[in-house]
Amino acid sequence: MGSVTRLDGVAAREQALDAAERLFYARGVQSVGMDDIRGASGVSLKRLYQLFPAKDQLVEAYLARRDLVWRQRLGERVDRHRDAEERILAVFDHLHAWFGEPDFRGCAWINAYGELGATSPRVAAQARAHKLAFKRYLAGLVADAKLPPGTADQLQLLAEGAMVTAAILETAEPALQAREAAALLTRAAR
Amino acid sequence: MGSVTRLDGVAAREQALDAAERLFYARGVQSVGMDDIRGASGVSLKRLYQLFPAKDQLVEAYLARRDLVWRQRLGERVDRHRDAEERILAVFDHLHAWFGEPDFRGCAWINAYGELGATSPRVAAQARAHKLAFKRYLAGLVADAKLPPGTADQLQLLAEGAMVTAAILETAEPALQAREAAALLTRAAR
DNA sequence: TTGACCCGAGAACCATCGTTCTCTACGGTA
DNA sequence: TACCGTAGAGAACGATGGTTCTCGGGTCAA
Repeated sequence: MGSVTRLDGVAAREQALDAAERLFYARGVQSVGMDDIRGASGVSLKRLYQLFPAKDQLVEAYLARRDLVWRQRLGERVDRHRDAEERILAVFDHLHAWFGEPDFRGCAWINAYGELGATSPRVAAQARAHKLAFKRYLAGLVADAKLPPGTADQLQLLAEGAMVTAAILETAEPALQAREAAALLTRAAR
Repeated sequence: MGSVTRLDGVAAREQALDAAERLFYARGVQSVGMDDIRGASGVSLKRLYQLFPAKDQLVEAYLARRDLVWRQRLGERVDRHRDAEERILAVFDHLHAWFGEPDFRGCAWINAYGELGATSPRVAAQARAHKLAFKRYLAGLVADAKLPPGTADQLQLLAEGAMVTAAILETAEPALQAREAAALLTRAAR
């Protein structure tokens, strides 16, 4: 029946996105071919192109799904704390844990923007949307802590800077430096 | 009796690098072909491959030369000031001016790293070298201002964060936010 | 002048890759 | 059983791009 096919379609879509995320994040978008995705996911090329009419759209879907997961994980880490100030610092603890993961290769959206931002409006839009969502989330934490709104922007700069520096220098330390700076900034703004 | 079209090796190299810088920075490395470089520079393919045996090495040379120019420009801006504190803030004024340039497309090394860091050791090494040189420069400014050494790392995070945020959100504002944060941090660390 | 040499223009070569097509097999259905 | 729609494997196609080669013309030393 239609329901069976549809379930298969959903499962195939998830498998395809799993493989896309693993490969795109590890090697970059342009050095991964659709055939690599097929090999890693077990989803046939025909099915892949039914689900995502062009590679562009697979990339878009990869970034969109990763955005949801990334922000959810961040939220879970922050929600372990009740104190508004601690919740802000937990963002940087989360970064530190992330940077230490063995397959950490920087921020997927910064990387994708560097690779395709100039040529793919879809990718540029995903990067913008993700960073704006992150900014909104920080703004909420900052408002809860009754700090001036501009502090959220400053915290975001620290976080973004930590991501790129950790990736390029291959060390998790920037998360700790950013956390220290965030503590000073929130204290200074109070 | 040099005809206009014939160039010595040094001039050809400069022209090739000029074109490479313009195109690679604007469109990304992988979407620019060697033939594009030839068309934009007027340097024949044969000559290009004599000067740079592979595209990889042209990319490396592009990043290496840009590193020198970028840091020299930054230094010139900073050297307009004598007060140690002002010299630190001038870094962020420089970023603001840079972000406002019409062809600004983010940090060339962050972009190149996102695009090729996973597959090209040469590019990864260039990005690392550039960021370490920037870090050393900031450390010098911080030492001159008699601030604790860790402040330099924090300032770098602000600067890197401003670069990626300005690129993705297409606004120069992050430079001002970073400057404000830098002022607070240096004051707090004193 | 001549002939060895070098250069640029562009074709050629070869691999890769996004995308589509063909062909065969199979599962459900009357 | 006979039919039909669909799926998957993989070939095919067309474009692109890195790299090399050919060719014709100009340059320079002797």
